[in-house]
Parts: sequence; structure tokens; C-alpha cells
Amino acid sequence: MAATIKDIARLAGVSPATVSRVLANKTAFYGPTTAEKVQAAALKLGYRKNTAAAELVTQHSNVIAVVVNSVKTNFSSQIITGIQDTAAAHGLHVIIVYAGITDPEAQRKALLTVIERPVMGILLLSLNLTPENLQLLQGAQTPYCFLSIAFDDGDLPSIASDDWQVGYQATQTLLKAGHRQIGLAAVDSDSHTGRFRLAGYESALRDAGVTPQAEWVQPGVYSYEAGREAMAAYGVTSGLTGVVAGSDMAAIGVLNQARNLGLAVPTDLSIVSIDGTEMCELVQPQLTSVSQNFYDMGAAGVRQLLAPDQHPQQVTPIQVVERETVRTLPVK
Amino acid sequence: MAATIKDIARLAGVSPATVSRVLANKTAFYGPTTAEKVQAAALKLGYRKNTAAAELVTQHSNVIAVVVNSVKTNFSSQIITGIQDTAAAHGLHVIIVYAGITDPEAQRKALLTVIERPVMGILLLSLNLTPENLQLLQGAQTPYCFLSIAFDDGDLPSIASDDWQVGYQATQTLLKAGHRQIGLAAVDSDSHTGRFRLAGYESALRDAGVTPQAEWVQPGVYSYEAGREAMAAYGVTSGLTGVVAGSDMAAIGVLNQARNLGLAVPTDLSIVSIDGTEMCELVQPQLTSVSQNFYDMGAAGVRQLLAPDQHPQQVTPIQVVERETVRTLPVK
DNA sequence: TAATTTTAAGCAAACGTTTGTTTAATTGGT
DNA sequence: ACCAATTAAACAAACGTTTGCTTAAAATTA
Repeated sequence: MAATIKDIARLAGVSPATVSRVLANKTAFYGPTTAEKVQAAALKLGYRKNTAAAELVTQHSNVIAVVVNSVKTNFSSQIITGIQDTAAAHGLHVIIVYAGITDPEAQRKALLTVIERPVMGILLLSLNLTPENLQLLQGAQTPYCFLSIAFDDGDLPSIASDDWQVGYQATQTLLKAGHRQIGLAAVDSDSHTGRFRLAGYESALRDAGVTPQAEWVQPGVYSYEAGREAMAAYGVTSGLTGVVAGSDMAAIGVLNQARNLGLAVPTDLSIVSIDGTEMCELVQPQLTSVSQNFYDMGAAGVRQLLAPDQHPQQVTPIQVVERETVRTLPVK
Repeated sequence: MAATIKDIARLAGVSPATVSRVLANKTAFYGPTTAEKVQAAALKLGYRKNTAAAELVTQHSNVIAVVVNSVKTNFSSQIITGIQDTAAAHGLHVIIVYAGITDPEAQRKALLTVIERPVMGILLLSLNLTPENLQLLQGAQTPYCFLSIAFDDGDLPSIASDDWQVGYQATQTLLKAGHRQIGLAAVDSDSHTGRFRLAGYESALRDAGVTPQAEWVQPGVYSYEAGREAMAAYGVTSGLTGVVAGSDMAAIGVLNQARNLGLAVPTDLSIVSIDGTEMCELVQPQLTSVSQNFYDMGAAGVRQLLAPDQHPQQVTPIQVVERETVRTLPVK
């Protein structure tokens, strides 16, 4: 079995208290020779601190937990990198647990995994909690912050892009290139995110003097399949010259499905994607996107955990990056 | 502050011991009315068990930790799903921590994060540990198992594909289609994995009466960039009609770079990829691949943790799945 | 009714740390 | 040489659980 502080104490001929202090590099309460003896004994026994025991007495932990929904849109790695870097800079550790995207029971289990042990804070990655699970989360006396998702309830701390702007700017990118018939694909219609993107999309159209058509929007869950299905629903006769897709994966779905339908991108159909992950540059042609600042989202998340009172809801900037999937239409 | 078992005991007018027993659903030592009182009190106080404290006394944990290298090849999600499902079936929780791919210090920190708290076992995802860090891992008295990576040292428990077979079958897929000049791209030359894939590749060539050429292999780290660089190094004048790429990402790299060079895939160049993640079907043309069984790898990993003694080294099956990137050459 | 068994609940120790307080030993000043 | 001040180390309590053991009460048996 693993060596404890007491084993070291015995071997070095000192008290556990002293061992604890030298191992924690406390500045006082022991002399240089004792310190050496203790270090030597610790090394010899291959001592590993039992952090759980330490956290129990100090009543404070330095791990932050990230709960991720396992949806197949892969911006999470960028957010996690942002979290990781910022956490490391503050001397914090990061653990990640996966929750099912919809299954409330899987969500609950994931939540309990982190709530039932001492964590310093909880970051929830594009996770839509059921009311019961939200209550569970709030019942734990732990700071938390939602990432890449926003709520109508303004009190829930969250960091995300301005979804209305996302929808607006994506649409505007196509409008500026002369498009008038523009679809919105694979954006879900019942989340805050989806509703605001839709609203932004419609505003952009109206501001350009185009009246939105119901059949131009094909809702979906941001997945590759949702993208394909949306494009399949449009078909070749929709008259659409451009579509904005709810995610990079969805955009690839419409891209591939368009190809299946015999539509060349961007010659016959322009696409602007939402997210701007590295996927955009892997695919041919490369996807023009309104890119979110995922790294910063993660970084802001851990800062929010460290100073929980200020700005409960934060917005990270977006930017449209032009690549190869929008064609400028000739003026007629 | 959070409610403890003692708070419940006080509220329900019983002892902490009794509370502990009813909350753990122990079968005896208390009566039905007491049980109800305790349940009610627990609910009222919004009690959350402090698992760390419990683990401290029971000296046993039910969380398994996964250490992931953050390389940009994304099969990890499949492995993790396999781990997650199998763990859940055994009532185990899963936490994930990211380690840098090469930075030994980041590796060490990640390792310490999991070693310094009570975990039931450790799974290491395609992680190449430095000798010091390996020693650190072995010093912890915790079962562990490497996944998707094998070692020359036969004592290290690991679950992976047979890399020699991977190299052999990938190459053979091209040979069967009539190819004779076949490259190997973005496989690293100093890991066990890379060396065995290379050996399999060369054996396949020799078995078909082709003598391998040094300039046909362009080593690399399995990344998208490595794939691009390899293809760039080949150029248009290499005479290669096919290349096997070290990973899906690498394959996409050679695919895109080939296109940049004016080479059509598969007309001018055939590609077979190694891994077979969903990426293969996202890209156009879809990548023919030798696919690994990542889900099973994860599942086998947790089983290995639960019964550590048997088969220290296991192999999961592979299969080649034909898609659109290998062209059958006309017989001359 | 007395003796015995069963059931219900409490007591107290233990897990591996941290840290405030106490005690002992050393140093320094006069 | 004595007292104060400093330094070094040990003591002991605490964190929130679990669980073996003990005790008290109730139920069963003869």
C-alpha cells in the first residue's frame, strides 16, 4: 500500500506535522537538517500525497471540472485548450467528464460525478440541462459557468458568442456578395442559441430588403446529418443561391449533399458556416465561416469561476473569415 | 456550506452512523421509520455526499481516469465512448485529463492530477511517456493500461491494433488494385507503432515482389500538416501511384496537397488511410481506410483494469473498408 | 415469567492530511 | 548568569465518511 505522511515521519524520526510542513514548503517551523531528512525519506518511500485527504481538511480544492456534451461538433477541444491554459496559469487542475447530449440520466450521473467531490468550480460546455439537473447543479455550493450557450434567464452565468450577431453577420456575408435567396440550415429552433441566430438571420434579410421565406429555414441539431438532411430538403429547385449552416459539421453536410445533388460549391451554391474550427480548412473547397473565439471562451470561463460575482453573462467576439465557399454574384 | 451527514443526524434525531447506513441502502441496522426520517432530512437539507471523504475511509474508489494526449487526431472520442459505456455498466465513473503530446512537464502534471487522488485505474490514450513519467505511473499503486499504443517492452499492459498488420493490409489494399509504386506518409519512425507499420508495409511490398525505395517513405507525426508535408516532399515526379497515410488527418493532408499539386484522387493518386474515423466519410472523395476498432479498445481497457492479471497485451481486430480513394489500375 | 434471540441504534476508531497551539530547546542581550 | 526572544518540533483537533463493536430494547421461545 502507498506510503503516508506518517510512514515518512516514522522513517525520518519526526512528527507528521513537520513532514506535512516541509513537503508543503512552508517557510517556518522546521530546520534545514530536518527538512533534508524528510525529503530523503519521502523520496525513498516513493511518497505520493493523497490530495483527497488534504482537500478534506483544507475545505478547498484546486481542480476545476468541465462537463462536456458529447455532440459530434468538435469545437470542444479548442475551448478545453483555453480552459487548460488559463487553469494552469492559476495553478489549477482540470478534469473532464462527458455527459450525454440529451439523456437526462446520463447528464445527472455526470453532474453527480463532479458535484460529489471537492471541485473548485464547474464549467458546462454547450450543455442544455433539464430543470431538475439545473437545480442539482445550483444545489451544490460550487461556482459554475455555462460555455458556448446562453439563456433567456439572465441570471445564469454564461460565456458565449452573441448569437443574434452570428446569424446576422453570416447572412450579411452572403447578402454582400449579392445573394437574395438565402437558406438557414441545421439550426435548432427551440434553444436560445437557435432562436437568436434565426432572428439575426431574418433581421439581416429584412435590412437588405428581402422578406424571409418559411421554406428557407430547415431546422436541425447542428450535426453532419442535420446538414445533409437540410440540403436534401432544399433539393435542386429551391432557388437558393446561398445557405448559412449551423455548424462546421452541418456545413460539410450541406456541402456533400449539394455535391450529391449535382450542385457545385460555390458556383451553384454558396455556403457560410458557423464556428470556424479547423474543419473549415480540411474540406474542399474551404468553408467561409463566421468564426467563434472558442479559446477565449474557455479562458473567460475559468476567470469567471475565480471571480464569480462580476458580469454573469459575457460575450466573446466573432469574426467572419472568408475562404472559398461564397461566390460573389454578378450584378444584374 | 454544504450539509453533512452529521447535520442530517441532528435533524433526524439519530446518529451519524445510522444516517450513513440508510443513505448507503445497507440492508440492516435500522428500522423503516428511522429510514424515512433520515431520507426526509437528507432531502430537506439538499445533502450531497462527500465522495472524497468516503473514499478516504473505504480505501477504494470507483472512478477510472483517462489521460489523453491532445494530438489533433480525433479517434479519442470513439475510445472514450467505449470506455464510458463499459465503465457505466460496471458502475464506474470516468474522468479525463489532457496531457501535452510531448511536453514531459505537462505529462507529469496530468499524471499527478490523477495519481494524487484515489482512482481505481488509469487508462492512457496513445500516450508516449518519458521514462521518468512511466516510473511515476508505476510507482502509484494503481492499475493502468495503455490504449492505442504498444511497446517493445512486453510487460506494459496495452491494448492496440496489430501495427504490423495495419501496415501490411493497408499496403496490400493498394497492391491488390495493381499498384507497384507505393508511398508511406506521416508515420513516425521512432515509436513502436511507426516501426511496425513500416515493417508491415515493407513486407507487403516484398511479398508482392516489389523492393521498397527509401524515398517512398516520408515520416511524420500523423497530423494533417505531416500529411501535407509528406505529399509536398513527394511532389509530382515521384512516380508513386498510391500512398498509405498514417492517420485519417494525415490522409486528408496528402489529399489536399495532392490537389494543390494538380493530382486528382484517385485518378492520379490512390490513398489508403489508417484509422477509419468518421472523418473518412466527411471528405471528398471518401477515404478508403484500414479501420481500427476504437470503441472496443476502450471497452477492453476498462475490462483490463478490472482484471489486471490476465493478457497484459491485447490486440483488437482491424478491417479494411473500401471507399473512394483507391483506383484499380488497368493490367498492362 | 425468565432466558434467549433478534432487531435497532449508538459509540468510537479509522482513513491521510493540515494547522493552531503548546512545549522544549537554542540564541542573544545585558 | 539570568531573562527574554526566537526557533524547532511535537501535540492534537479537525475534515466527512464508513464500519466493527457494544448496548439497549423488543420479540421470541420454553
